[in-house]
Amino acid sequence: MSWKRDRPETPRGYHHGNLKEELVKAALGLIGEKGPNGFTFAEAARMAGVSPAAPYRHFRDRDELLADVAARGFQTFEAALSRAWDQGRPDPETAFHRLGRAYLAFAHDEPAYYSAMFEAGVPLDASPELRAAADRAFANLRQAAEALIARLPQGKRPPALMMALHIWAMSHGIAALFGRADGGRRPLPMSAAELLEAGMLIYLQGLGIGPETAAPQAG
Amino acid sequence: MSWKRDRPETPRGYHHGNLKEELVKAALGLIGEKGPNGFTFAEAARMAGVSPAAPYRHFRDRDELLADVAARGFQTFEAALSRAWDQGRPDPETAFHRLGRAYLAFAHDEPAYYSAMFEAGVPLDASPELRAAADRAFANLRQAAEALIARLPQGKRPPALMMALHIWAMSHGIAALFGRADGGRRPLPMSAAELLEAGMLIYLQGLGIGPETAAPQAG
DNA sequence: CAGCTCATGTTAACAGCGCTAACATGGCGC
DNA sequence: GCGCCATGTTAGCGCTGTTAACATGAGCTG
Repeated sequence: MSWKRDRPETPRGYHHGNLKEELVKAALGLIGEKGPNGFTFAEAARMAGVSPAAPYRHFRDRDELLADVAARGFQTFEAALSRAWDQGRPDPETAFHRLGRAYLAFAHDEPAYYSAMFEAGVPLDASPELRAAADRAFANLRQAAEALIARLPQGKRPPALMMALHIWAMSHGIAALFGRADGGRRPLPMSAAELLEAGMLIYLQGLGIGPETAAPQAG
Repeated sequence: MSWKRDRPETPRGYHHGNLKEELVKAALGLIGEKGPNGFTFAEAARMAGVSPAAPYRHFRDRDELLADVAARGFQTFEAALSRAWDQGRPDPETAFHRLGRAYLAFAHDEPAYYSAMFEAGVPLDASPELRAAADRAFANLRQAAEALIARLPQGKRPPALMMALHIWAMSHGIAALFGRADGGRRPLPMSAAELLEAGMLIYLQGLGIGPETAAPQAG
């Protein structure tokens, strides 16, 4: 039985006891190593020390495991964004920039999660938990947008949803194109974080939020 | 021989004559239908009416076909962007917005190409042609950035590369998150094109390029 | 504690995939 | 007309996802 671990770290009997968790961890590791396509149901089972058919007791198919990983990714993503935003303390601008850095930090530090969430082709409604976690993550961006908009005079307020979408799009665009651990698809003269920071400063300036007479060049 | 077409549209002998082209077309169709992961070397061969091993006479492996599709995608992408930019005529602002619409139009109208280019995980240096085509496509964005920057007074000019990266990031972010033919990952109250247009207007406003501050340009 | 149940594991099997080696065909240059 | 070799085919390897049939034993029930 070549699939058995040669020296089981945690000897077990017929039943594993914690297989679902271990499969998710194995999947996360494999996605991190070889990308969401290289990830294999069979290999995850092998890493967990069970037969190739065992995972089917916990996930309908490979896609459901992927969706589970993505959902967990959105949950920790949401936690990170929420912690960074910290309800806009001490002031919305400071908290907002912290939020942007947290976004990129997540993409950089958790490439496996980010991959499962945005590159594996998992549809957002693969499961209610996934959808809910993604919505909660996005809610942080929207909340930040609202707090910043509140500083504008009544007549000049853009729709908060639109602004949140812009923030998300630029963050995701930078993360996807330049922000991965491998340096991204193209070498850059500046870091992804700096790029996002500068882009967001310009965008906010365009809305009328920000240092009044600041030059567009960000430092 | 079940892989043979029941009624070959173009009857052929032992040799196909145009297999490489037909494989690329088949791959493009399959990627469009089932995404870059669903695409299969064997099925492309089936569609072309040849045996599953025939494609290996034209591509080292599956990844090389994918890279070829991506390279062709970047070539037609570059052509579309170049046509839209049209050397900045009649004026950079007009041409720039045309460029943005062309970007989204490509992502929307050629989902198979866009998928192969940005979602299939093909590394940009998979082939020199790929890298070159991608660079030429990006050069259009950079050229547009430079033309717009030239309208700013000397002291307030951001780096053109940075600006081009911001444009690319926002375009790609919107295309990836909301701009696909299936409506994207999330229903929106506005179209992707409108979202990008608004985002770019705000961004340009932040740089000091906008309706109000447009400097009369002697030309 | 005996016994039953059923969640969770295993084995065996199928079809399909990427890929390779060995062989077949026939278009084209000599 | 002949032979080379690009291009096709066949057969087969090991892998994958997935299912069906069977095995185990943890935990409830009496």
